[in-house]
Amino acid sequence: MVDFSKLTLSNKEPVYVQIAYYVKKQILAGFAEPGEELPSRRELAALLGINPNTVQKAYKLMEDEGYLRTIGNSGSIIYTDDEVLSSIRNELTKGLVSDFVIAAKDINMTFKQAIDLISEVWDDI
Amino acid sequence: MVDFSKLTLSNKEPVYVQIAYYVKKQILAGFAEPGEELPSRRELAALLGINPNTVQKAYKLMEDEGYLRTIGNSGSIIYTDDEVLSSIRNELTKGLVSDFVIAAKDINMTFKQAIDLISEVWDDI
Amino acid sequence: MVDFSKLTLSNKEPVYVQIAYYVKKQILAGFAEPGEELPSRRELAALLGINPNTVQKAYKLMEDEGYLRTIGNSGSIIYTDDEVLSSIRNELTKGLVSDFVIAAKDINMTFKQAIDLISEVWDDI
Amino acid sequence: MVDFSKLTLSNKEPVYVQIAYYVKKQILAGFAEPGEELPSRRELAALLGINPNTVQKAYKLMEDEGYLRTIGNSGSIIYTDDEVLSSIRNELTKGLVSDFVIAAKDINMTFKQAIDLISEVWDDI
DNA sequence: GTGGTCTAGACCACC
DNA sequence: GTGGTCTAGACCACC
Repeated sequence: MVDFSKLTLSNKEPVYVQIAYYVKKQILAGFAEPGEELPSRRELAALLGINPNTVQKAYKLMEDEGYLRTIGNSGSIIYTDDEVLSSIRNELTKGLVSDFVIAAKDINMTFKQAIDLISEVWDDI
Repeated sequence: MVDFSKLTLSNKEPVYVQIAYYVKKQILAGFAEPGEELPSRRELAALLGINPNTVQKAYKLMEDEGYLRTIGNSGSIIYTDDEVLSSIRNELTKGLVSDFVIAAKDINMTFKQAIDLISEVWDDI
Repeated sequence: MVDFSKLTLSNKEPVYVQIAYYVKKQILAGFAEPGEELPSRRELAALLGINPNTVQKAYKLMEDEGYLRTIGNSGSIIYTDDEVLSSIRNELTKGLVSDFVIAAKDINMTFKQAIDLISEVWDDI
Repeated sequence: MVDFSKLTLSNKEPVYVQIAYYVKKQILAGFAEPGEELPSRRELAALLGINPNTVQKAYKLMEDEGYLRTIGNSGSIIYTDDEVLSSIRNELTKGLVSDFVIAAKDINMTFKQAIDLISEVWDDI
């Protein structure tokens, strides 16, 4: 089940993008299964302390991106198939990795240093 | 030379920490060489549009961390030796790497996937 | 040039959909050429007597549908290539035709009657 | 039998015109046979949630157009003969067809395209 | 209750 | 000025 109480919003990125991003991560982490229902727009808005319109924008984005389905007035349902899943995984993964590589090069890390350090901490985290 | 005009301050972290962090990155990237002088407190404060006290706090932090020396009234000078350098490198590096590993595991990436992807984009960035 | 002064809004369909629909028709009719700039959100809102947010929603829809491009803060530009054009043409065309056929069958028109009547009035309109 | 519960009124056209139009369509579709009695003015007004005067206006229009007969206090009866039928068919048909042709030309459809598309979807609808 | 649309008005960064 | 985001609050149809 998607636990929105663990989502803390920053002011660096649009809120509706952060919500969609959070749901994507939850899907990849296996916390959101296909068929699962998200809270209603109003409910989530209350929970996050934001405006229902902003939640609506987030839900619309998720529908456009393909992993949320809204039918009539009966709530919104997580949808995933292999294609959607791999597209989400790809997007998040690519983002993470390039952010890391950019920052690593920024401080003159070498490829070997990067790999060694990741290897070093991987199992401890 | 450290170019502070490229530093944009966020409101997520204490400003003086951001300044120190920026200087550290500049040192590692080779843009700040030992012996180089940073702008005066007032000058930098004006440039960044912040209070001179905040800059003072940043300079103090950098002195405490060992890569800035202030002698009398003659301004503040970048100082690095191998020990300082490796300690900075370690700190920044560790942060980057653990942030990456945490996020990667968050979305169920495997070690192999992480390494392969980094390898894939390393030379393109 | 897209002449929005000829667009009259009804209350049967979402306003932002009507705006996008109007622009699509203008493109197909040859009144909106690629590279042409639409008015700013605020300007069009004033012209149509609606809220800028609604115009924003319309422009977003048009971007999503592929025939509008917004780069930075420099206004929004009509974009068309063969693919976009044929996709718009297809959509509008299919809609028109099926609406007509549904209505025609509703009143028990036969295929022959439909064709004969269309042929009869085609050149007079 | 004319099922008025399927009639939803818009605010784009006079309500009494919409009622008459609906009855005409029902006649052409074969749902309203000659001799069939329409509900009383008051009854239909209640059903549609409108003023009985408006229904009266609609019934008057249908009488004037020739397909409704009211004799004394014994209600209103659908009347059709070949002449009436073909006149209704003509009117509705012409409207549909010219609306379609106008819209089709609006988006630069050619006659051939129109015919081909109608032919294509005719049997599927 | 639900999703969805719209307004009025504020604020942001970018130029 | 520009595009874009967000809130507060209203209203709609559908159930």
